[in-house]
Parts: sequence; structure tokens; C-alpha cells
Amino acid sequence: MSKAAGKKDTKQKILNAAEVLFAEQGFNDTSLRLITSAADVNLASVNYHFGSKKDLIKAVMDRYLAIFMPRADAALRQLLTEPAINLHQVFDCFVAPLMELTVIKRRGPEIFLQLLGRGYIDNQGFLRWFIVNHYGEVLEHFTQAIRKAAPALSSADVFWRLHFTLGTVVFTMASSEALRDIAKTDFDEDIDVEGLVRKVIPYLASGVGANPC
Amino acid sequence: MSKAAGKKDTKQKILNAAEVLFAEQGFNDTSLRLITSAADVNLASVNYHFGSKKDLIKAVMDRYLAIFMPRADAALRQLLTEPAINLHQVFDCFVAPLMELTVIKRRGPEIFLQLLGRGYIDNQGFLRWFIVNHYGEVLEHFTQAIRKAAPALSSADVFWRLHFTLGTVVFTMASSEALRDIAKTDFDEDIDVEGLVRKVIPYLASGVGANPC
DNA sequence: GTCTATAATGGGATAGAC
DNA sequence: GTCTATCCCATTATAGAC
Repeated sequence: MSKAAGKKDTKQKILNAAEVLFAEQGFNDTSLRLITSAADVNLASVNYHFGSKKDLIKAVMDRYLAIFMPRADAALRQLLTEPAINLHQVFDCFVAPLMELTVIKRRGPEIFLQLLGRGYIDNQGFLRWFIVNHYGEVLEHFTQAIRKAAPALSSADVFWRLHFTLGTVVFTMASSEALRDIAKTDFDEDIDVEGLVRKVIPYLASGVGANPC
Repeated sequence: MSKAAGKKDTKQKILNAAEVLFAEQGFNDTSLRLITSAADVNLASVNYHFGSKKDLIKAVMDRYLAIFMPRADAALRQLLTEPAINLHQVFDCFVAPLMELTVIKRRGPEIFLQLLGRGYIDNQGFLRWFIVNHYGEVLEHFTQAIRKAAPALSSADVFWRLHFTLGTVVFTMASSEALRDIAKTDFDEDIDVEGLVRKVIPYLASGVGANPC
């Protein structure tokens, strides 16, 4: 907007290149050199625009979180006003907010989920800290909804099963491209990201609702 | 055995230090310098004994796989001779083989699962290739057992849900220490790895057996 | 804001003495 | 088998010209 030149903003070019590479290879295995050459910008521009690699990672994540989290939160709050809810509805709250991430780019939904997984696994926790501190209330509403939909579960069971679902989703999405390729060649099943999300929800809902033993 | 000196074999010291660090931080984020100083051996000894870091990674993984895989395979084969089986039984096949990994060290079971997750997520696939090529038949029997226990699922559904379970387990175990700490402080729940495995199995069995939609 | 050049660090691997 | 010393490469980050 405020830019005069016709070429895309350097900052955006960096973000767009970085998120794809981070999602594919993880944060630590993606060098600034790789990012800047993919983005076709100068190496030094990352530090100029973002300050450090760590801050670039936060910027990449927050571009998605800032869209996804408020909408997921709104859907969860809305659901919580219902008198009775089930687990399938709880997970459905995340579908539309996830799919809206195409406003950032076409593959936004899968990139976001991959980044989320990387953030959990790669790092020493600074990203986890960042997410919990900025979007902790969404997690809180998610937990409330689960408890309302599955009142038989203890607090500890809810805690564990939320992490089980996180693992399922994040791991699946981290290799979703490869898996969808296999599904296409082996089973002649052409599935997009939304299809995959809708495929995983019955698994999650059933798993979370299982009888503890 | 063939060693004269009273001190532990350098090769074993390296393996024991490396697997813990690999499990905690991933393969690429663990330097040989860190490993050798933790193992209290010389930096050059890794290359002397293993040839390269990549070969050290394979050696670390295979020490566990060589014990785990044949036993899991035997349990699955045995189960497949039964006339009727359920999903819970299928997953139970892995519990005893996993717990026997304490023969390597006390925390063997969780280290193994963490390493497995790292192998799937960290790397460009050389480890995945190694596992599939060396232990592919175990995966085959696993698939057969799932199909027998849940005949309503299509081939594609089985494929997807196996990856869902892999994600659940691997992701949970990759952060199992942190999660168990939280469970202890927040819910006063003191749980060991076997307890966690037994906690995840109902989730997996229920998820895999859910009605596709 | 963009670039080149370079500093400072840490990585894997190896040569060669012992 | 073990150790020191070192090579060579890649990394993040920055200084300073334009």
C-alpha cells in the first residue's frame, strides 16, 4: 500500500518463502541462506526486517495464528452456548477457521498445521511459550468444550486426550503431501486438505470419547 | 567380553549417550561434540567406531528395532491365527515388545518411541527407508491385523488410520517427559511410560474403529 | 532499503602421533 | 584404539558502502 515500487514487498517475500521451507524441513534445518535465495532477496534483509531468525519464526507463525485463533475461539464460544454438544461438533469448530487460512495463500491450511507441529517438536519451547501466552484462552475454551461434550472424562483424561489429538493432527499434516500422494497412487483416492481434515475428525471424536480403562 | 580393560566399551558409551540426546533434541540438533562430551570419550572416536554421524544414527535406531520388531511381529502373527480379534488386541501386541526394551536401559521404551518420532519428522527419509526396507513385513502384518479386526474399513481408511495412530503415539512420546511432568503437577497423576501406553490404547482402538463419514 | 564483505561461531570429518 | 590438532564447510549476524 505505502510502497511505491511495483515489486512485492521484501518482507512479504521473505515470509512467503520462509513458511514453506519451515513447514517442510523444520525451523533449525532451514537456513536463512535457503530462505533468502528462495525468496530472491538479499541475505541481510532478514535481519534488517525481522531482527533475527527467531523473530522471523515468530512472525511466520503469528501471521497464521492471528487469523486462526480468534475465529476458532468465536466458534468454540458459540458452541458453548448450546445446551448439549458432542465431540464431533467441537472439532468441527476448527474446520472453517482452518480453511480460511487460504486468504494467506492457497496451501495456507496445511502449512499452518505443519508449522504448528514443527513448533511443538523442533524447538526449546520459546514458540510454545509464545502460543500459550498469546492464545491461552482459546485452549481454555477448547478444553471447556471437550469437558462439556464428554463429561465422563476426568481432568487428567481430557488433558491427555487433547495432546493425543494434537499429535494425530500435527503429525498427519506434517507428512500430508507424501501421504496424499500415496493415497492417490495406491488407492486412487484424490483428497485435498479439507477432505483429510474431515477424515481425521471421526477418528479424533471417537478416540477422545473412548471409555478410559 | 573380548575386552581386557575394566572400563566400559567406548562404542557402548557412545550409543548410550547418543540415544538420549537424539531422543531429546532430534538428530540434527545434537552435535557429535555434545555426544562425545556426554559420553566422556574422544570426539574422533565416533568416526572411528561408526564411520559417520549418519551411521551412528542408524546404529542407535537398530539397537532398538532389532529387539522390538521381531517380537512385535511374533505377537501379531500369533494374534492373526485367532478366529476373531478386536482392535484393542492388535495394539496390545506392541506393549510387551515395547516394555522389553528395558533390557537396553531403564528408559528404553520411551527413548525408542521418541527416536521413532524423530526419525519420521527430522530427516529427509533415509531412516524411514531403512525401517521400511528392513522391517516392512511387520508393518504388513500390522495392517493385516487391523483389517481383520475392523473389516468394515476400506483399504484407504486403514492406510489413513494407521498413520493417524502413528502420529498419536509418536507425538505423544516425543514430549512424554514434559507431558508427564504437567500431569504430575496439575493433576497429581504419577504415570510411567507403560501407564501412558495403556492410556493411549483405548484412544487408538476407538479412533481406528470409528465409523468413517 | 539494499547490497557486499566479513566477522564469529560451531559443525562433521580426518591426518597423524602415540 | 585413543588423542590432539586441524581442515573445510555452513551457519547467524553485522558493519559499512551505496
